[in-house]
Amino acid sequence: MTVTLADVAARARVSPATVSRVLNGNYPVATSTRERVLRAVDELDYVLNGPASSLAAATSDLVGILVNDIADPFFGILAGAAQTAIGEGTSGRAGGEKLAVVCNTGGCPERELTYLTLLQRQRAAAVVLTGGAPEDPDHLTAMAAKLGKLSDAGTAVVLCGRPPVSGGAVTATLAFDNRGGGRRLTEHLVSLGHRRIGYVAGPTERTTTRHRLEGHRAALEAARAADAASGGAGAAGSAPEDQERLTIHGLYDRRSGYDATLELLRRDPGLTAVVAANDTVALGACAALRDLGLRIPEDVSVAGFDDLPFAVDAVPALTTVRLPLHEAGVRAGRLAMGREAPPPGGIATIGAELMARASTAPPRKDSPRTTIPISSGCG
Amino acid sequence: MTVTLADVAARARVSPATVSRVLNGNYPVATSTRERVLRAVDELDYVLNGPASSLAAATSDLVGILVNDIADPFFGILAGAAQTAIGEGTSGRAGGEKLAVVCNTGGCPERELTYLTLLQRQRAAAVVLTGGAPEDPDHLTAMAAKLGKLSDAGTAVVLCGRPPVSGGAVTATLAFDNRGGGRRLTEHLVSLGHRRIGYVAGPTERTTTRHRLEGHRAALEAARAADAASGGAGAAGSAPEDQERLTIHGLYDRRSGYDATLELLRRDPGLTAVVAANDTVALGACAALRDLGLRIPEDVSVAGFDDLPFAVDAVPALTTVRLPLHEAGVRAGRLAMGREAPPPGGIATIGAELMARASTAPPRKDSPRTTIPISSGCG
DNA sequence: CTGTTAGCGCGTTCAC
DNA sequence: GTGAACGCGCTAACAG
Repeated sequence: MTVTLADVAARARVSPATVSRVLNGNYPVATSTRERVLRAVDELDYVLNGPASSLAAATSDLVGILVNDIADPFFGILAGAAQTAIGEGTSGRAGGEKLAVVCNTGGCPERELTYLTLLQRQRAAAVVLTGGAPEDPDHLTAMAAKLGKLSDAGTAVVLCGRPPVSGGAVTATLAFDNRGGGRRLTEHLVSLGHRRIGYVAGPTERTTTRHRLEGHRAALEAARAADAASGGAGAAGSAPEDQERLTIHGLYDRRSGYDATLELLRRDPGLTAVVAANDTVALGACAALRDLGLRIPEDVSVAGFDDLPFAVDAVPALTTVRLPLHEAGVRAGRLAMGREAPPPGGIATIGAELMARASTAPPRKDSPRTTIPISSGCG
Repeated sequence: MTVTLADVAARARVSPATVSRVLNGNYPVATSTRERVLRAVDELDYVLNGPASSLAAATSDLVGILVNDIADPFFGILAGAAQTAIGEGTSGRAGGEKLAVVCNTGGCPERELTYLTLLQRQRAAAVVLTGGAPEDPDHLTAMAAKLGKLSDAGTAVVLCGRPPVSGGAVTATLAFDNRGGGRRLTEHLVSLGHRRIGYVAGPTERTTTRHRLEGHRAALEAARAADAASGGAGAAGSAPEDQERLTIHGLYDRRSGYDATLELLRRDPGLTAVVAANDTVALGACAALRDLGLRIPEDVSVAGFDDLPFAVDAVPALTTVRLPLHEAGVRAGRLAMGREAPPPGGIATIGAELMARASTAPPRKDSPRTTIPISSGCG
């Protein structure tokens, strides 16, 4: 029923080994022989048996790319770039082709491990982990162990947009400078004159969330110190207690931005700016402000993170922090394929660039609001 | 070095066959024996060898989900839903777990076939093809043949958001009513009084593009007929020649919407509405109009398609056509796993619902513009 | 450059 | 309910 390598060999009047060599192209074969074999392959419409060849070779051409949320363009761009970089190795017919494949963990630690096990089971050639990692200690050790085993089994492990793992059994790590980006973003707001700034953070126990928030707080802290030194006016709102009160955690989605912004303004109607964990959340924040009848940036400034394609199309255009997602994805793919040398120390930090746009401006000069308008409702 | 089934068997003092039976859970095994085996598995930290088991069983637990553009939330939502539905079969430890995996074709026919071959090679349990299909005749036959072979090899083939394939060797087809949705959308504009409507279409030779455009044209044609019957005023702009002139093809991205809108207004400064191939393109169209100093919807109405999450956050909120992406993805996943009966005839059409929002309104009553404002520049 | 020979690790008959 | 043997289809040494 199903055509095997032996059938092709018989038709081409060569040995199975020769057919294998032609198909894998990793061994010298006479041109005439190769042509004969390829013709037989076409005539018989032969398709290599992946499992059999993986079994014999003790490695497969599967490459897994793990993402936290496949519906989020942040991961789509990263994964697409990596997948392209991985696929573009050898041209022509499907030989030497890697099967680059993306797995959606939903940010769930268990699913992350499950996928890794599944990939390990398939003897994957490489694994690329993207985006922020859960910070639960147990999960961290479990991950370090799992990555170590993958490494031992010959699977290349690349981290992209994810902080280094302690174990270190990793081929390469491409970390985003989330802390620096977060800091520069809030410094920008501070320099515009903002002091009462609300922060809509991502899920707790996620590295990305923590790092961006830390950058934000560092900038506020610096501003407070500077304000105090220079006479103290306007320092209200950046005291540590306030920072805690003006931070709300939620998912990385628009809903979270919407709800949290409403709540932030309830807690402090005098807020002059809202910083969101990412652009999608920022969009939700904008929607909430509009529904409250507040103008952006005249009444409240808004900023995001990532600089996804839609950020520039927001109205007003969103101030955010640009992460070179495409470039990072490509590099991760090449690293996974061993087509690029790992950075010194195995770790590279990728810069985050402030994109100041129209959604941020100096705060209103007049006295701060003490009440907020009636909501006009929205979901 | 690597732990095998035999090692586990030895440790548990049973035969390899018994271990296999425990792991696959498809055969009666005494409880005490099972526990002993499972303990040995844990102690040895054994991971099944996927290729070996696929080879022996002549089937694998890999399920491929093909998407045209992984960076587009349209596909992200679809794929995420399908992946979840596929994964949630069996709980607990990774046994019976399917490895649902998404492959990014970039809408490129060759890569589509390559991925299918790669999946065929892996003896994938199922394949889900999502979104519009290329319409090149050669590719169509090649696809039909390839899907036929996959089917023959026992791979379930499910189409989701993609029109039925002629060959018919497909487990189930979930088609979106793109034509109906497109028609209702333009009917909405017509009923508001629009007659000079620009259309920013997707890539040519793509089913989705064609169907949405056909719906649009059908609505315009109907309007023209009605106008003619009722006295004829205002029918300008919907004559077939004009329709051709007022249609511009491009990619499904914001850039395309931006550029095409500029060009459309150059061709007909009196345009009162722009319909975009999807929401992302519509966002680009909005940006172009804003940069031209035109107001939405007062000067020009804009509409999209898909109702992606950001559509409601656009300013003004985008009129669009809602496709139940999540539901469709879940259903596709269940169909692929044989966990749901295929619809009668194997084909189900999924409805598309008009979402009339603030980006569309009646056209201005005063005389049509004949020139357009100076562009303020943008990218 | 090409053929021959052994397994790769597991699922699946069969017997018991 | 359990064990023994065989073979899935291919690649990787070796020879030649």
